[in-house]
Amino acid sequence: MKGMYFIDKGLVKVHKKWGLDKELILRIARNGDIVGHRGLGGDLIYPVSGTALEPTDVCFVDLEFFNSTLKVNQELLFALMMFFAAELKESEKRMRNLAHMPVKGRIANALLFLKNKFGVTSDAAINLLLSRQDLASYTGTTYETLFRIMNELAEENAISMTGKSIVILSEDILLGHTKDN
Amino acid sequence: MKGMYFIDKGLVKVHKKWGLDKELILRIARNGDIVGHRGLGGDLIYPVSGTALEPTDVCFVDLEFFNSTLKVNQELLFALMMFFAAELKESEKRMRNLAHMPVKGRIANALLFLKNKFGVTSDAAINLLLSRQDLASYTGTTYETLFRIMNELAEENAISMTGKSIVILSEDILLGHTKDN
DNA sequence: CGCGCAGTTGATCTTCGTCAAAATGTGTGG
DNA sequence: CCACACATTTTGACGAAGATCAACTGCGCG
Repeated sequence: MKGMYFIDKGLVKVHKKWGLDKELILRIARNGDIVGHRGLGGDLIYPVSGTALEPTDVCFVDLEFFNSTLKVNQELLFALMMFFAAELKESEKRMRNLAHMPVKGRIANALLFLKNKFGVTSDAAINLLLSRQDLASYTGTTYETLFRIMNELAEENAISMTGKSIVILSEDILLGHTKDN
Repeated sequence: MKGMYFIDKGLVKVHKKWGLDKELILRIARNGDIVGHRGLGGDLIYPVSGTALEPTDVCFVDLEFFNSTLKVNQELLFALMMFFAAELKESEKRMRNLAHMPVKGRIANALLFLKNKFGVTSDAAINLLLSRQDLASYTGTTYETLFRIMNELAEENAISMTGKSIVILSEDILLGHTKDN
């Protein structure tokens, strides 16, 4: 059955495997976002996986129903268009980062982005539901490399780590790593 | 003035610089496509450059006008939504390739993609308007590396090169390089 | 106490980027 | 038509970033 999922509550990572042990997290979707919209395109299916990072409620929407709803709901259609446009922008940013930015920069970038988008608490703690493995997958690197870089960042007093939690101490230092030339 | 460009005729590469001498070609747009739509998002501007690869006619559309047109033109809005969805899908594919696929695979991929999308002639020749430098930028590698890989591909009889033109001899061999695991 | 597993560190190896030189092409003026 | 300057393409050597592999640590848990 073709269709897509609206996320009602929760957090879902959308990822795509490569080979046996490599994956890239394409994006992290939360409530209000859409997952599985690729069925829209119509042409070849491009399978991606979605994994809930916390107890999550999703709502499956049949493609037929979706399309007919769009026809009468201008608002929804517009919102959807904007959603895709924003996702595309974000995706293109990350594409360039993957192409030319060194790992350290990509990690710094990711921390800032995740903090900004998902940091619920007022302090700088990123109470991510992402594991270290997920962080590595998100930045397109390996588990081991992620550690080393995180340690470097900790030594620079850009972040601090106690157990699972990561706290950003200095956004400026992180930003410094994301600068080009 | 805010707005965007519709490409009426021609070919435009959309690229983004990194540092002094690095760039990534985000996508290649042709007639019917839209360039500069990032103004839509509303939030921070993310500047990208567009360069015409051949004599190109574009049509500037004021954002105000565009928005008001969308309100009354359901068809256009829907088409736009689909356009973004398709671009996003493509972008996410390339993102994963950049993250995990070796250069050779990315180049093979790019050749197949470009042939498929822009190969006008019936034979396998890709009469690209892209220079070698552009190809390198598109695959996120350097000029020199691109050469070496292209030579390897030629030695494998996957492609042949005479002067500027590139001919795909075997899609299968190219496909082989794009396989994971 | 021993087993297993995530976290951590160390050592090596590969890929690819970088820099520089050589080869080849291209234009220009005599 | 040739000689020279200059740009582009091609090849070579080297080095750095990061992946890979393997060992070691702590730590929970039966």
